[in-house]
Amino acid sequence: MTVIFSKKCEYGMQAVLYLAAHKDKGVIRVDDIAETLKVPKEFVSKILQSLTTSGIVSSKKGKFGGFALAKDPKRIRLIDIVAAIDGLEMFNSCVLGFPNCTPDTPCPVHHTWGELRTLAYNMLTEETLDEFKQKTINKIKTI
Amino acid sequence: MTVIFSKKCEYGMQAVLYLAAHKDKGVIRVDDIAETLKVPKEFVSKILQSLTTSGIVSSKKGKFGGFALAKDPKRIRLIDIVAAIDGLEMFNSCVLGFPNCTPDTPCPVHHTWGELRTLAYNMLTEETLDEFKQKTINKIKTI
DNA sequence: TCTTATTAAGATAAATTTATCTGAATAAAA
DNA sequence: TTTTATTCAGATAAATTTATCTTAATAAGA
Repeated sequence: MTVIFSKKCEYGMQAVLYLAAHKDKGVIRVDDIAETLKVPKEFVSKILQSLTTSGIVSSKKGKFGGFALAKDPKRIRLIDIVAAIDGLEMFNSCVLGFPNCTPDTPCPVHHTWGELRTLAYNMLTEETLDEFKQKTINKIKTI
Repeated sequence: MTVIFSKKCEYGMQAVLYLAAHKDKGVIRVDDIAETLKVPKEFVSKILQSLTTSGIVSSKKGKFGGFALAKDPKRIRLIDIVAAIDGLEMFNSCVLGFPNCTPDTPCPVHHTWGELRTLAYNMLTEETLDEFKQKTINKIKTI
């Protein structure tokens, strides 16, 4: 089991944080990303391809090609990657899996889970990739 | 994607809440549980079998057989079902999927996620199945 | 004892997620 | 133009999760 997000989404967030942390270096090869993050190369490549379609990253083919962020890291948030890969459905679903869990027809933990979801949403929304830059660099060193 | 827990775990929690809400009725047939909760019968049966091994539910074979809680619903919490089915690993893992995410080697959202996990843990720990009884009955009516 | 209704158990199948492989397209530079 | 290094795209494979099927074991009651 992944914690909350699919592996695809986890790798996507990691890769995008990596790109933000290495923005100054121009385009980055998938090999570098995959080796540093210790994630499967072809898989992360596929994920970055799809994020290209979403307009979050850009790619350059051919020799000295690679991936880079498609926009200013001050304008990208982790929630954007989640929205593009896993979707935002989890922010509207019951943690116990009950159908139609609403304020009118709540599950036993509806209220608490609602608050938790809001906090999780904020965690992914309040800071930008740029603001995570130094923390990302520090973390990457330890992998 | 499930929200946090596997379908197995979601169904397990739902079924156990159901048993607690119908404690007075003695053993409950899987058919009743599956039909009411609108979950696959054979699947929920398997899950209840495994919870029997964990000592959370008991079963009675043969005609007029079925499942029941193995102990007082005042002594069962949702976390027990999570622990038995999905395990407690998620309360110790990085939400971004980084390896070795600790206070010394934190990911960019380490601190926030830590607080969130604690709240989620509390949500599953503070109340017992017995305390959820009325809320469960209300919810089940609306499925 | 026989019939019936139930869980138990094991096998299998279907669906989804994760990962890999292969060849094409592209672009830089020799 | 050829070589080289890269992403792109599509096919496939492996692993895991979810779901179903089939038969056995059990127990109640006729």
